[in-house]
Amino acid sequence: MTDSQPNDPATSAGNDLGVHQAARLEKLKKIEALGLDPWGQRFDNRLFIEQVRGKASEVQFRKADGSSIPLPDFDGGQAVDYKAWKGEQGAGEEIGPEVRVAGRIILMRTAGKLVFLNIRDLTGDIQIMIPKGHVSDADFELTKLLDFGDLVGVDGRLGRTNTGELTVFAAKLHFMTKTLEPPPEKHAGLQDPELRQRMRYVDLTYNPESLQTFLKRTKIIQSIRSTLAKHSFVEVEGPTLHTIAGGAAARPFVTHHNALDMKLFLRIALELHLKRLMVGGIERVYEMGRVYRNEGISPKHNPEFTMIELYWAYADYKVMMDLTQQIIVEAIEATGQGYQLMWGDLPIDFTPPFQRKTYTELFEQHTGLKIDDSEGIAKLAKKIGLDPTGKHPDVVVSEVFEEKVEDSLIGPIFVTDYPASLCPLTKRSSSNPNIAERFELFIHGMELANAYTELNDPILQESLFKTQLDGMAEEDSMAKMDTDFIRALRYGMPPAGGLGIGIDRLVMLLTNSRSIRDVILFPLLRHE
RNA sequence: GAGAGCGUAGCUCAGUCGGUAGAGCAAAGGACUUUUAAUCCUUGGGUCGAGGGUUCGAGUCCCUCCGCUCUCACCA
Repeated sequence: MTDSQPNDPATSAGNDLGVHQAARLEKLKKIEALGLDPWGQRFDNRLFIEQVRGKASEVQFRKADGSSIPLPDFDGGQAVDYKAWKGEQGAGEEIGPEVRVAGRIILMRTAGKLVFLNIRDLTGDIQIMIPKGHVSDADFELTKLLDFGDLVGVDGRLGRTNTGELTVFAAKLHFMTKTLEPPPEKHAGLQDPELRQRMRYVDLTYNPESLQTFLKRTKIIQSIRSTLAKHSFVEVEGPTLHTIAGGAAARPFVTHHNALDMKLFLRIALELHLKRLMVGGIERVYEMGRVYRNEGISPKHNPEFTMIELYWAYADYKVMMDLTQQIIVEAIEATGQGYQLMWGDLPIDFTPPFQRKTYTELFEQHTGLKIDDSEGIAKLAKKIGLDPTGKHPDVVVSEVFEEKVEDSLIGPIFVTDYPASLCPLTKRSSSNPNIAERFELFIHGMELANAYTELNDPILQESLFKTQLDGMAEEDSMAKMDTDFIRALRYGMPPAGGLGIGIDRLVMLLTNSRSIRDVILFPLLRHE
């Protein structure tokens, strides 16, 4: 491997990948032989390709009399005959700014003693033309050692080729990084969903829509933070290792601290620590972060996912509703999209205000039954394949609601005012004790946000905790009574509205991604 | 966890009724000074996911296992 064999690497390699790798290693050695560093160096003052494209108007035609005229609009997408246009202008030459760019070679063509590269950076693609004679002989030698995927830097003049394509006419090449693996197919990119997730680095480079999705995700998250900053929210970081996995009904991941010989759980929710901070006087508090639930995997579920929870002192669930709408609307604006989005083939209209309907209203509208008609509801439950026997009538209502109503909610729609018995940990409406001050936001059957007027009565909270734990089977009851949380409430948590939003699902909706795995950079996969 | 589907060259994909493994891109060699997925000529590249079985003969049929995708369940 170290001494260079006289025979062709193609014949000495055992398989095709070996051939690709051997060819690239061979070129790497030749680059070193030219006295160049195949792994590149610091490269100051380069422009992003987007910035270079912004200089397109500086490319002009200077006539013989010294006056400069702008070029016709070449960027309509169609190739044009720039050569003919130049011919009509008479004597003169094209002028353009000197630029420095760097990026990955995604396309490469040679036409005799001309080499065309298309390079890509974070912001876009641009064509590079390298004519023999315009660069040093060593640089032109180097073009023969370039492979798809290599990183190069270029100094050159911005101009246009005969077809009007904006192009950097290279004066100097700077080799940046050799790639030792071949890129995916150059038209189709990387298609295999498993490979796209496992090798996200390849996916991001060669599937621009994948990169755009993740860049949008970042913009959405930045937008949420900025919306909350407008309302004077304080962002905090709670612990991810919990001694008691509380705040939601989900199975936690279990881990262990060696030095303390202590069983620990990865957090399943952010709620209980944020509420402690409310007691501590951080009146508007939120955390956006990862939670871990030891549950199944589906297009809507990943074992670790990102959620935001926030608590607003002296507010209630109605304030949360306004805030939820503002967060989503501003996030859409931040992605540069209009309010009319597509979700697969289905449209979603995010034009505010979002619909608001009560749970009871929706239930009666979709089932044609009164919500207190237990017998009728039990009959309907049986008809749609549910088993209502022995269940509390409110539980049957909830199951029927999930079956008959939720999936048909196109939304965005706020479902408000849940039956109190379904949400024991929520504050009751002061005007009607059978109603819990809660809403959920649904979009195309997907639950996107969940909010409450929070219960801050420690005595009631404790007794409800106990009731809830009593009702749980042993293996489901991973959680224990969080006595410290109750103690915190006893020190006084202000009345407050609380809100949780599934960030991954929001990103799915705003990027038209049908799977959560398309909006999580590195979703959980089995061992390769 | 249950059911269905898929796995063929580095990548994207064909592969008929069970009869010697195919294409495009990529790679190697060559031609070309304005190409746009450049084009043209030549060449090499396969443990058909793994293992077992049926058969004269298996990419193809059967079984087991591994991985992925979809649907359902748990869940957000």
